[in-house]
Amino acid sequence: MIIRIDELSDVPIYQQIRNQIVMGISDGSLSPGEQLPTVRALALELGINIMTVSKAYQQLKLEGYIMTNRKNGARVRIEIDKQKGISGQNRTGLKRIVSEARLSGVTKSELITLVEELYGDK
Amino acid sequence: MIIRIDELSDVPIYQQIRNQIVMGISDGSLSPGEQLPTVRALALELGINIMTVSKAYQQLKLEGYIMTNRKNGARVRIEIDKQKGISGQNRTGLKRIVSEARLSGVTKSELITLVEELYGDK
Amino acid sequence: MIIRIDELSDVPIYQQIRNQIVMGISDGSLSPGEQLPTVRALALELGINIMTVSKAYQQLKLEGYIMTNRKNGARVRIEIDKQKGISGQNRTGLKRIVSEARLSGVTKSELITLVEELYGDK
Amino acid sequence: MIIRIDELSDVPIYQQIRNQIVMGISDGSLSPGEQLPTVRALALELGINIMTVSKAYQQLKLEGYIMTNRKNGARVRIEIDKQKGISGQNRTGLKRIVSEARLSGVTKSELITLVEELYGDK
DNA sequence: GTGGTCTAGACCACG
DNA sequence: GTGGTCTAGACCACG
Repeated sequence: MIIRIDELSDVPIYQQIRNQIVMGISDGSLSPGEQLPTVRALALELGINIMTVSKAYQQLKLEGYIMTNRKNGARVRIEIDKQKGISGQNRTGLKRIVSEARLSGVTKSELITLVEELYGDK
Repeated sequence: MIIRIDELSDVPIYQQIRNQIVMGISDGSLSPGEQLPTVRALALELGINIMTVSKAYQQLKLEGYIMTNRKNGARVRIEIDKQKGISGQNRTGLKRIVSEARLSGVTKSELITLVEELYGDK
Repeated sequence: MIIRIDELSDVPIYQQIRNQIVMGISDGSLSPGEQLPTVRALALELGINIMTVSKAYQQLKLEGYIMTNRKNGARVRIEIDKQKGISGQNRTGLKRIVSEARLSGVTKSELITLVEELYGDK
Repeated sequence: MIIRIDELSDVPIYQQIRNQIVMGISDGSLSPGEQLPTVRALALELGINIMTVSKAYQQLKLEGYIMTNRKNGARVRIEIDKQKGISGQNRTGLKRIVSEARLSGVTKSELITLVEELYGDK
């Protein structure tokens, strides 16, 4: 799985890493139990500070997406809690995006098609 | 139309104002041509600085959602450009939210129902 | 000659009037000696304050484009001073516009063609 | 690259900074990828407030001329979008300047020579 | 150290 | 009265 930093983005780098790993887990690029690169290796690969990668991993651990231990480094969690439903923040974010898309001339069916594509087959 | 600031949010206050006005325009709480509160009135009402409201209005103006005018204050633009389509940023944000919702156990049909609700009837 | 106010513009209304009259004189829509509408009539026609039109006329008079007297109202000046050359402000403004056009991919010959068009036949 | 503020100008300070940086990029005084002074350094150098410089940088960022970054400060963007063409506002501004130049006795060929000079060699 | 946000207070031109 | 600009000073997250 390849992580790309968009240096033009306002999204902090550690968030970009966190987001791409979450998306990787969701779309299957990262399998349950799969080993993630070490903090050091990923920082080197991306040419960024170790602290930045570490912050991303800490957040992923807190959110229950990955688990870490000294022996094996970081791995994708086997059992991700599927009972949480959509978070309040994401609901608000979704509402904003839907509103803006609507005002930009995107029709309801176009938007739904896009969501279906992004969701994937399962 | 009532604007509420979430002081605990990471989203800057001026962005929260901007977002709520955009959502208000999209869902019809704010009609084309409708007068917005003056920067001073809104700042007083929300207990925040004039500059903060002003920054929100300036962004809305730049984005083409409102027009400002020394005589009339700020008003919702009559003709909002409907040809823009979904922005790259919003597409990326949507992808992230869909991924997270999916990992949180939201089914595809639940998500589509939510998007339909948020989009509204038209 | 028809004057149109762009209420979306940041250019003050009195400046918009002043600019359109200058452009009208330059392109021949307004002839030397031609009578301009009275301040009152133009304000009524445009639905704006009398003071605003008055300010435009005062500036035009100061700049030597029109002359006013109580009997005849305002007229385009017969002899406009053709020895002034381009003003410092306009030179700076032109430099900015040329720079931006260049960075926006407008070629030198496209820009010159545009200037020739705007200048007209004479 | 040296930035000079004209305190007598009607153009807001933040716009003057923005304009001079755009012109610097266009004429090659600022190269793609080049580091700009930090907001603090430029504010100190010009004897103005940090917020004023910050506003200029934010506008340049929004317009796609520069990118900002907590690590590296602000830099000239490597790839500036060359597909935009001349903006409506600049077209209007150019028309006004051409009209005024014409009325001030500047001939068509003089004006074109000036535009060619301002555009530069490429 | 960097840009980003926010405040309190002030002054300005436009209309 | 309105939005727009500017200041001095402060705090913050990112890295």
